[in-house]
Amino acid sequence: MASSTERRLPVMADVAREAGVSHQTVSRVLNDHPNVRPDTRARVEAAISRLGYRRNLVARALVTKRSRTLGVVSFDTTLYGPASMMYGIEQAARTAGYFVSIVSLKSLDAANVRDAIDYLAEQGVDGVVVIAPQRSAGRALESLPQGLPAVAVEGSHTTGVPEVCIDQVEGARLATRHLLDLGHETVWHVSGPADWMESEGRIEGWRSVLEEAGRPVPEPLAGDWSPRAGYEAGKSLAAMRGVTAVFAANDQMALGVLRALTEKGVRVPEQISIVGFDDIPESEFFSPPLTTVRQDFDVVGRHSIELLLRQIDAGLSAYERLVVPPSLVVRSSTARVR
Amino acid sequence: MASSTERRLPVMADVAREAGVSHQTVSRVLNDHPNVRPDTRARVEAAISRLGYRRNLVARALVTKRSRTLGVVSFDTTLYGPASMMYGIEQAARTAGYFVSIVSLKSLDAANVRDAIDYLAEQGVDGVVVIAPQRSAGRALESLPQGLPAVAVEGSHTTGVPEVCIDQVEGARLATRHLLDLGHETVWHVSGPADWMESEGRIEGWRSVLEEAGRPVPEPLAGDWSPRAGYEAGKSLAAMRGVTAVFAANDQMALGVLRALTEKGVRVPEQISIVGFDDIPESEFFSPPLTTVRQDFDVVGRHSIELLLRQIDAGLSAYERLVVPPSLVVRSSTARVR
DNA sequence: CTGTTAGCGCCTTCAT
DNA sequence: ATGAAGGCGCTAACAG
Repeated sequence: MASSTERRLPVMADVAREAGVSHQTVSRVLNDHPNVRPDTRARVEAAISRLGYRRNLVARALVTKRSRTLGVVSFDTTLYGPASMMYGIEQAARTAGYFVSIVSLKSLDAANVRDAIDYLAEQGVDGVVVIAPQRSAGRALESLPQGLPAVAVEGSHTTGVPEVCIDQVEGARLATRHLLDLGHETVWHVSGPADWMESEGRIEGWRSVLEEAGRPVPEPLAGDWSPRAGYEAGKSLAAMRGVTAVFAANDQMALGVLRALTEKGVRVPEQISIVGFDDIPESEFFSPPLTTVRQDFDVVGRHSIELLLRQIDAGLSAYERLVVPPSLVVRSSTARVR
Repeated sequence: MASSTERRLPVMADVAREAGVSHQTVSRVLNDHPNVRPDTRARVEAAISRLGYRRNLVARALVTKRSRTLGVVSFDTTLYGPASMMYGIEQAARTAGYFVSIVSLKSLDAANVRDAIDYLAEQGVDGVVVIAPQRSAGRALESLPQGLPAVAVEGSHTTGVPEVCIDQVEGARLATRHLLDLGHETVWHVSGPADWMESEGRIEGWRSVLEEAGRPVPEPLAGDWSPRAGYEAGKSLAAMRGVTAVFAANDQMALGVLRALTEKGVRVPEQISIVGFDDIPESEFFSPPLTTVRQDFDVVGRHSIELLLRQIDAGLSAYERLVVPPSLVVRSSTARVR
């Protein structure tokens, strides 16, 4: 019900009239242009606050061809990892004066990711960060809209797109070596879902340490990151003989394993040691507190924005790859083998 | 290094030339206008894909005064609750054809929230969802930029802004009544931080059930949502006499309590029963699996978008309040009092 | 230091 | 069914 009394929002010209200057001068004040006399600036500022004027960034973007908005495409941001990255990215972007538009996908197949990126490109984002932990997502990065700066997080380092990732292999090596150092003959692994970069990296790291030490490499138990998958794996593990050490590909699955073992009366760490991955806030308070691999998602977020802004500002995208090292957090779920 | 060979992105006029029509016709095709002959449409579509044309939503927004972008202001989206709401909101918005720009605040004081909203308003969002679980955030809603549609989630229902929230009081009543029904004389409470709507609602619900049943009301132990706070509270609880039932204001604190009790050799639920709040994915696999109150964040997200779009489309903002009922999930951390 | 002029790429209105 | 003209609110380039 648009009534004729409805007042439209003030625009620059209104401020100009109110302050008795040209709209250009208002623009200069707003953009901190040096060449404005202090008293003119004061008059304009007074007019702005008197009118409650707010500038229209859409119009500005149209002419500058810069929206100062970045796009982020991510998988299910309900999970701790993606949520933490998102947070780090948003903080870093805002600090740099950028907005963040997000798209959270339920599935990272190439078509979905491509659509999301196209969608963001139409909206005029200045660049995109794609959290692409699955191979399928990586494929979407091979055909970016022309001229769109992009950064991949946890990408497959095969796309030519600059990327930042956590050293999954090293993380898994830390975990596995820790267990071997405690005297365990070998280490069982509950893996993440196939097709995920993290899953593959963690399997690789785990396997490499065992092989280097000349230890038997058990078949990994396939999980899907969920506590339930860990629980099912834990039940299998409890039924097997000779298991003394388990490396779960994330903390939630480690929790499931822990639960299953507890149910079966297997004591942790006395009978079986467990290491997780992620260091979610809860893991310190599991029973027993979980030894795990800490990933600094914040740093990843900050780095990805850095790489992206460098492309945007320089207008070029030399391939660059930033690897963030993980660290082992030893708590009480691991112990010397008896 | 802008070279002269750099090709600019194709615009509508380029497509028009390529297809041998006016740019207006291209616009009609893009907007599914009915009055376009099928073969003209086909020619235009061919030209679009040949040129790899992508429309410029910024220019469109300038003239339509609609950006088809919604803003969301939230507190630390690393937490399960906010992250889940965000996810629900983004899904619902995208389904409705809207983008989502986010701002995650480290602190919800009124000035921060106001800045965030102003920031989004300048960017031209069509409306904002403010996840405002603290009183301080609510205050920022009292002075919205004129004409900006808004919805509060978990607001303080004192602002006149339409809102959707979960019935915290009822959730706490469910938890407390469950414990009394199991024969417990009274229930201790580990609360959330002061100034949070959720904290207050949960305290109120817990207290009201105890009072209605004529039971003693112990002083709540003040927490801050973190597992560590629960852990500290748990240590206190373990040292007290006569404690048989505890209601923690969220699952993470319940985990901390559980951990402290386990350390002190207090058995759950045999000696002390515990109920949490949130039903995070992990809680089913705590030891013991946690009885808790489930909140459907997805539904909250969807409802908030519904309310917002209704305002945007209708151009009016009648105060409306949607309350989502929580439900009790009984698992193994609660038992009959001995 | 300040004002004027000319678009940015698109949609709306009116004409054909 | 299609085209032409005009303008959304702003900034860039040039005058003065």
